[in-house]
Amino acid sequence: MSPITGSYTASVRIENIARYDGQEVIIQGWLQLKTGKGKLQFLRVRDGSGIIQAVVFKGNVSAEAFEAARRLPLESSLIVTGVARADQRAPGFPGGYELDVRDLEVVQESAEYPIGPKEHGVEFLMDNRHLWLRSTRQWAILRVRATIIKAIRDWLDDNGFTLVDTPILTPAAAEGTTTLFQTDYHGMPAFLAQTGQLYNEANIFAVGKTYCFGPTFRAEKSKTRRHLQEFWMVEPEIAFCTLEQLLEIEEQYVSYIVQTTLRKRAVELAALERDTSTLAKVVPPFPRISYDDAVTRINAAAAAGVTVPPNDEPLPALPWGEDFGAPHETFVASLFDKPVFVHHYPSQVKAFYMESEPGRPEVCRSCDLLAPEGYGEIVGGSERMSDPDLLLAAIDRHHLPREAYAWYVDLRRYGSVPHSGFGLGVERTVAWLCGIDHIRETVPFPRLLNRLYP
RNA sequence: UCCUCGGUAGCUCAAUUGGCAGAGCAAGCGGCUGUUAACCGCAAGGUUGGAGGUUCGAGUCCUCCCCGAGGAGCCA
Repeated sequence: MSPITGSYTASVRIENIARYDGQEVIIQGWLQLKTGKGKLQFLRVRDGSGIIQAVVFKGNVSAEAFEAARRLPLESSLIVTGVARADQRAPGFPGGYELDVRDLEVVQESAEYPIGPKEHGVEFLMDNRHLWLRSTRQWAILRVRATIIKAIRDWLDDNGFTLVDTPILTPAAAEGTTTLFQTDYHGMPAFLAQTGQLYNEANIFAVGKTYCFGPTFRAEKSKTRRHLQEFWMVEPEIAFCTLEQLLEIEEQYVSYIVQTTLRKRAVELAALERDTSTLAKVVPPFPRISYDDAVTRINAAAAAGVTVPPNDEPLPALPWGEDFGAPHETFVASLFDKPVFVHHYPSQVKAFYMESEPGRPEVCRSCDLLAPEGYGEIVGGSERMSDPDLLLAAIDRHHLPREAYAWYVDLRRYGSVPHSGFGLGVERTVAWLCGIDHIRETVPFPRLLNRLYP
């Protein structure tokens, strides 16, 4: 142990409290909640790793310490010394233990804390997002998010993928479909990246299997529980990979992320009251259904008057060739108890660079992965066009400027290979695994249509 | 951009047909040795989002504006 760590190491992390049963420990943290009964005060203390109840009995501590415990405002910072002991009545996470307090030092007495132990409205909580993060639910989500991100990186790093970063400032619309945030680049227009995929396609020719992972930006005027203006996405890209091979990679990948999170964040998922039984089923293989078959089943169900959550509205019919709406995604996902692959979408609803299916030019070698329980599309992927002439024709067909894509077409002239890739949205994955209904809680400081503060 | 709903105490909400603007929680004071968003008592807390209009009288009705929420489109 380093000699300069000093008193820092003297404190115990609440998540490890079970190791110290019967011992005197020091906890450094904040007062999350308080209740009391005369000479007995119950302080719920959190330290970032967990939440524990500290019990202060007047007869066990100095008069000053007891008065502090009795009067201390919520969110005051404090250092508590006490004996860890098992108690079934003790609330908290991981729970099962409480602290029999012997001393209490106030680091700072908090000002009146705006967020109380009661219901609050969305606007108020979002205005106080910098404080809301301290609440149990938000804390648990942050911990799950961090674990999901680590799993996202670990699996790729351990399976031959090389991280190659892609630019955030880009010269033109990468896919030419969605609205981009524009900024000034020394007098030239520049745009915040909406994907790193095109650059990934260059990078696979250097490293074979690559991924980029970072924030991405969409300036669409979307106000729904599934959309952010700024969100994080991991985009793997693989050389010598067909659509069929891609799906096998995706189901291995997603299963690893889910199972790792279940194993490492059981306490946090319990704090979120997440029913993990459906998540436990997320293991390969995932069911596969073609767009054609999905449309058939949607229209049969629509004709039969099937309704879909969350509002139990009738499932609308879907003419072949149109993209799924939210109710269609929910319905198709509800047919299975695992994530489901929907493959071979109509080319007209997908990006220009997707490879056509041989013999069926109207559909492309694409695939979306729909999460169960109505969480919708969390992965979108495809096999990419590998022929330079067909790619140029697609660029023209979509009225995209050839000059901007010259380098991209170039990739198909020097040792072109079949290749595929996908993008996985971090926030939608977090929402799914945490079982929360709005994406704004899956990122510490969400960027929403009408919110840039805090 | 369009559709729907909303804005009253620090917070969550109520206020009958247009007739004295009220509760709970938080904050303050007092009490309580097993509380889980404790409980009991006392006291305090208001430019009803903004502007204009109708009326003897507007939180309530009308017009415009601002802000927020949910959804559609689009997407991860």
